[in-house]
Amino acid sequence: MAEVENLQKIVSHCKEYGFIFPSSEIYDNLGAVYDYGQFGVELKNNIKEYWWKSMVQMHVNIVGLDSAIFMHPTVWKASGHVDSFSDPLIDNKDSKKRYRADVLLEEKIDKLKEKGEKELTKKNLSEASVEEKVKASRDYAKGVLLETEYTKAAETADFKRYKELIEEYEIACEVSGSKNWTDVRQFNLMFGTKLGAVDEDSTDLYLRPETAQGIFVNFLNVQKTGRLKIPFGIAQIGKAFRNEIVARQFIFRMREFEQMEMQFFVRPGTQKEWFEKWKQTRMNWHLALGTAQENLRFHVHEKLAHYADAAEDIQFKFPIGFKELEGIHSRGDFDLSQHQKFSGKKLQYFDSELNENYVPYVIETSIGLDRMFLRVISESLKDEVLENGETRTVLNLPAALAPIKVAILPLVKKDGLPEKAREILNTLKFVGRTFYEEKDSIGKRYRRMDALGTPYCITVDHQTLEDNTVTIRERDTMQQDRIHMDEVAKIVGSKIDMNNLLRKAIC
RNA sequence: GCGGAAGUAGCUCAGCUGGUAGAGCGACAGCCUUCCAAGCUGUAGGUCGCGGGUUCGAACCUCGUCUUCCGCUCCA
Repeated sequence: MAEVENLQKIVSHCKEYGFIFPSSEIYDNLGAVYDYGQFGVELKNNIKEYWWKSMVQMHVNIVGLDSAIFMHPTVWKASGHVDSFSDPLIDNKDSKKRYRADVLLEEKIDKLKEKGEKELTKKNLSEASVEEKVKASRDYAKGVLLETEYTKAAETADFKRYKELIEEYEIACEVSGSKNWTDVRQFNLMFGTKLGAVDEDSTDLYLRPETAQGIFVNFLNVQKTGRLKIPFGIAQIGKAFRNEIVARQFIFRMREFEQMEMQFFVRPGTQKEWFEKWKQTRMNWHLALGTAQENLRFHVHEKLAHYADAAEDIQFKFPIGFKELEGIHSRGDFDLSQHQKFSGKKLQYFDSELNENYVPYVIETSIGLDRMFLRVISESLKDEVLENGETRTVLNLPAALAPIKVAILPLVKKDGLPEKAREILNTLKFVGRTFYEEKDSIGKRYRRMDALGTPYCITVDHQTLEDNTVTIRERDTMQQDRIHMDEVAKIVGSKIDMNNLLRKAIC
């Protein structure tokens, strides 16, 4: 069994079989944006259902939410996105290396000061006041001057001045040694838009770069109206937007993407054990799909984000290598505290056991739905060599996730077989998404269904007209059985039941 | 954003030193009536990514632009 490892094959398969199309394709595509086709949307919805049921339905203390994409602009100041989600970048024209202009300047300041300090130590002035140091060391003086200038420029985000400073202080590229720089450009990773009809009166808004903040700002609404007691969680599935400088690798990194996030609120001090618990719970969820353990791993963040006190990723072995699929973060009380500060509203929980008020700590599980989709496709798509030497392309999706659950195929399109097949089809509509096809040879239709990941095909032949039995053909084994048509719903129904996955995930 | 490569039918691609496009598969209709991509007949589908330039004439040469892939960069 040869695994299809090439991402390109996955892209082609997704397009050819109606899973994913490039956005606005007839206009030459919109970069890094993709549309889900007729079968893609079914698979995606099934993944959502699997997540939602395992998180919300299976946990009495977790509730759902669907917050708006637009949020008050101050939300993003409080969350830290306005400040840390935009970088002033500068390129060296000779080496083509890109640097963060602020980092270059800060490093220069440190270098100058360090050099100065060495000189001062020789002169026994290391304990002297700044003023004396400035007088005694030229390098130190330059460092202090640059620091002052840089701080001033940073306050007004004056990027022109950044470049001037880089030139004045002769900062060179580490690689090329050249001082041939482009202008400083600001890359804001948040998409901006306007609210209001008239430009002058309009408010600047951002499209949310993550769904989490919608949960945090609704923390009290949900907690109070749901009369929820800590520990409890709020889960949400929704779109998020990031203006990635380089967005590539198919649906792995898109500008518009969908997240499935859950924020779990806990008593401060208990975050470590909840972090561990959610790590395991989430890993089980992934393993329940039948993925080999060696294709999944935890990855510890070396550099923690500004809010986190612990962070690990669940990585999956994509065709492009081990990459982040889901993040599990211990966010402390950072978000709620920030919103408390910026909104002036108390975002606290009264713990009747401890008889005290506190800002809860948060454990976040955040998974990219599109990445999950890519993962499911990439581990399911196979070029299988059959006993007779032929190959077939098969998408052996977990049955509960398959876009089409069962196909009804009359062996030939005459002698009343189509009519009989449609009659059976109508009864199966209540079981799951069905598919009907009477064109082409039966073998060809089986293969087509294999490529779509349909777990069962039901074939209606002449014998069906006599005794109401049909052939049921299973996707993975290609095994065929003759059963009574009334049994089909039961057999298919039990195989495609989402509970099969949920039972494995919750253990 | 930089460097490299590529863009021709739904897909995979061919198209020579410039003479306005082909194959295989696929799709659609019909015949055959058939349990693992069978066969036969017919049909549709391309201003060769887009826009300039050179030329009597451009899919081919040239410039620009867009998109995709690889590498760098970036990555809460």
